Amino acid sequence: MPVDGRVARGDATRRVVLRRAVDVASVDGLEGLSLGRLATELELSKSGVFALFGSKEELQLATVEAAFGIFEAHVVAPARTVEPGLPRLWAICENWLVYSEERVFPGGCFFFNAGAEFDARPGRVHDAVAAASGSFATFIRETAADAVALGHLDADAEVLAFELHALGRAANADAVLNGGTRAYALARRAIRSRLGQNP
Amino acid sequence: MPVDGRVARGDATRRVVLRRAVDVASVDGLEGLSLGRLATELELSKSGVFALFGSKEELQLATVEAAFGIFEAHVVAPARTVEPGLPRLWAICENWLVYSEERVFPGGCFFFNAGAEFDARPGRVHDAVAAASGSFATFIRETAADAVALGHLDADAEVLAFELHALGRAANADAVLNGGTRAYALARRAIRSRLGQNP
DNA sequence: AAACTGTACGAACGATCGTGCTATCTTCGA
DNA sequence: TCGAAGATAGCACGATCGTTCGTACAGTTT
Repeated sequence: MPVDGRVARGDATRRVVLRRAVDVASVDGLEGLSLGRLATELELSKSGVFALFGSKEELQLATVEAAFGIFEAHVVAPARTVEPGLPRLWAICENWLVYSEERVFPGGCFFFNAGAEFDARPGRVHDAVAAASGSFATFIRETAADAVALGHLDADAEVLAFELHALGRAANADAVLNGGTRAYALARRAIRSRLGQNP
Repeated sequence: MPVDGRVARGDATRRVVLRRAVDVASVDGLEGLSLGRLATELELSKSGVFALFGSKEELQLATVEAAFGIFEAHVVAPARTVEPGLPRLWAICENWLVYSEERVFPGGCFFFNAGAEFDARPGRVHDAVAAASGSFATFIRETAADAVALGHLDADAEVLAFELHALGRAANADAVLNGGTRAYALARRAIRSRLGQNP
């Protein structure tokens, strides 16, 4: 299947723009994204960047999608290679904490920020963020349910999944806001007391 | 001590502006605040609102302070009237959940949003948000330490405080983002399993 | 009554925003 | 080789942003 060189060129710059966009948005928010700023920083024309996406909202949606791909590559995909149940649950938690701790996005977890930014606003961006966030919540919940069904744990799977997700997000929030790594240590201790000493 | 009628008038409009500002900011963020929008909605002149605060950053700082007052009045102050230790810890959690659930701020917990917005940006607004958030975290931690010291609970107080704070914030995040009240029910179940069946 | 202070307004500023139009250049398909 | 299609650039637009300035009015102080 031969590729169209023109489209390939467009896709390449689109990736360049989005790579920068996810970093900017993780710090300054999806609303803090601006065509002009992206264009200046990447030495492109504002109208060129605009034409690539068609509108600011489309740029925001593409940014959410790109961030979701990065998130899944760092957290979800590696966890899926681990055996189901408790081991996978451990992998999810640890991958998530490392993903936050290593600042895969410079502003911490992208979806934590985007969720807080768009939680109370209607629109397509809200829906995209909620879908991405919900997809991860479902992944934790199903893995927790597996762990219980397999007899690895004795707990309410839904509550357990909620707790684990909560601990990760709180660690991210505290660590990014206040600096330091103490919040991650606290989260790991709490997770250990939920899942047992396995790691 | 006699009051200056001019200053009183200024303080009155300042309160009117701030009351609106905290609501706007809880939905659209502190950066989403705009002098012009506030002025239009309140039927004031943009330059008049500007003069009341001196700069946009001062308006943001005043908004954080105003929101902190509302937060303390709803969550912290009532909990301080409850006997120290476990009862007070219960009161903190329940007050916080009700504060979020009742949408004291239309966008959910003000400091959850402001914290996510300014966590990775330096400056005075970041510091103010971090201080407010930290003050509440300290309150939970000290209350948890009391509960342990009084023999009400057997736990690591710091980890327990982190967990409780995490559960509340996660409930707020999920409920505002996705709607519904299921997240609050999950948080309450998790809190109950941390603190015991008491209330 | 005069001098001063603080609130509030209206108009204007430079900057930036998102979004159009138009032209140029590269690449593809006939 | 020629015309269509896509990427990119240049320029201009209306709107909005935060901010400044000059002024009018209300209230305090002397």
